[in-house]
Amino acid sequence: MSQKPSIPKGTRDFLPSDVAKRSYLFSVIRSVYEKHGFLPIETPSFELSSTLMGKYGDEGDRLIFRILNSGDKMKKADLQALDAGNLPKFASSLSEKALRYDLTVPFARFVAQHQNDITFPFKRYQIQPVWRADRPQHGRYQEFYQCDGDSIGSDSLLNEVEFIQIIDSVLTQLAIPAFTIKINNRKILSGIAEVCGEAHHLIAITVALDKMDKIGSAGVITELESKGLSQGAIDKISPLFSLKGTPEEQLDLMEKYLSSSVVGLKGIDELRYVFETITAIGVQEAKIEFDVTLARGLNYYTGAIFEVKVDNVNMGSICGGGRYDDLTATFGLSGVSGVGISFGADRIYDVLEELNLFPKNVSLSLSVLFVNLGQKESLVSMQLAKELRSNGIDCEVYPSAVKLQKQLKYANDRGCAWVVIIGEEELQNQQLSLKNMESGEQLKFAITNFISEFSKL
RNA sequence: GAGGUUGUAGCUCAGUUGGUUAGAGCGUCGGUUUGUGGUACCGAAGGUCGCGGGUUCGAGACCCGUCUCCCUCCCCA
Repeated sequence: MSQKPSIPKGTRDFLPSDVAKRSYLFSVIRSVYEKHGFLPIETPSFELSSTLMGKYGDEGDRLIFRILNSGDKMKKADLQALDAGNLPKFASSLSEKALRYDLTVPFARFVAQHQNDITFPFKRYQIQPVWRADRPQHGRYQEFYQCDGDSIGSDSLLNEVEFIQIIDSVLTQLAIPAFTIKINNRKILSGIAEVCGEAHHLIAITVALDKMDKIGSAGVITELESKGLSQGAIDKISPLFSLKGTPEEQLDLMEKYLSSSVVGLKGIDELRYVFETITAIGVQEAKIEFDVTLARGLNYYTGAIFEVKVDNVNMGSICGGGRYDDLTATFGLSGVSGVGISFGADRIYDVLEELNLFPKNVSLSLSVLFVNLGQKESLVSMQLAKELRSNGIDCEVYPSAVKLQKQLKYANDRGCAWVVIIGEEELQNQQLSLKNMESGEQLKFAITNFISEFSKL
């Protein structure tokens, strides 16, 4: 025996039944995007390292899969940097390409590069795999699909509202029983940092606040202390831990809290508009919350931020996103604001599986199998199969004339509804036997009118 | 990147204080008189016990290393 076959950690094979369920999931997401007028694009699996590096913060950079240079390009290795102990520089000299880490940054590159070929506001969706050198865990893979939708070139808050609608539609259609869309605004977080006189600690504050539901208020305070925030600043922040009431009430409270911060108040205004608008339009199943402790790590967000969680299921967020004001600037196109979301297809899949929400009919089955009992017989089968297919019925002819028993077992395993038997006897009478695999009943038809008779069944 | 945990047939797992040819169920394949599946009965194939080293007369069991699985943190979909 050879070595036991295996695949890299954090990756998976998909069996036919898995693929059927995955395509169902993708088709729901795709159809919702298309209903909202989004256009599909695709970008390469790998990008130039320079496109990706530095866009996701230090943590993100660490998780980017880098592609080793091949052939002569290996000679570009910076051995001096190696000798000097400068491993990052040495690594960069060895690798000029990297697997994409998400779909947003490649999209920003795409927009800047094709700015003359697209009409703004440009709304695109993109369903492709991304790769992260993360440690695999529950709901966490090294290769997984994101289903992004972004609207770029419009700073209207109606875009934010539309994304809430899209999330609501997708998850409602997938029959997820209870889910919550959490919303916050980066400007509010900036305002908080300003109000407590710790504007330079913005990142530390947001990261700490983000852990609220995990480590509790005491944990957040400890974290803030360890980041060197003054006691006065911490006292100023702690009232935020216990914000209560409807989103509107919370926003009112926050408005007072942020009264001295221009940015903060702008954030409040934006969110208030989004909440009012979506309330006026109405949603299907989504619960929408304002959550000041929602931060999100990605450095490029500047306005609204979203995160979606399924209630009562142990799974990280299944969708996230937000507004980024100038992401395309690093690619030479400035003054263009965008907002987008990303569904984590694999996490949603796991949730649907856990809650048993996949529709029964997504499994792949075969309508008709023609049993093969010899050369002359199978020729007739092939002709009939061709006709059936042109009538929109899926069918196949068993490739070899093995024992009937085995062929029926095959039909059974394939979930076949009907089996057509044409043997010597049938051929002589110009007939065929049609077996119903569920009831076991068998009918006889003349070969010549089988097609028309079958479509009546 | 830090910590914990797991690793025996394709899958799910047994394997007693280290002791002969490592077991079961499911699945797979074959058969139960040659053209009738899903049930039943009979039978077979399939494992250098994750990999490498060590302790021992003897290791699937003990020790070290390594990889992997799953989990927590970090971060995130």
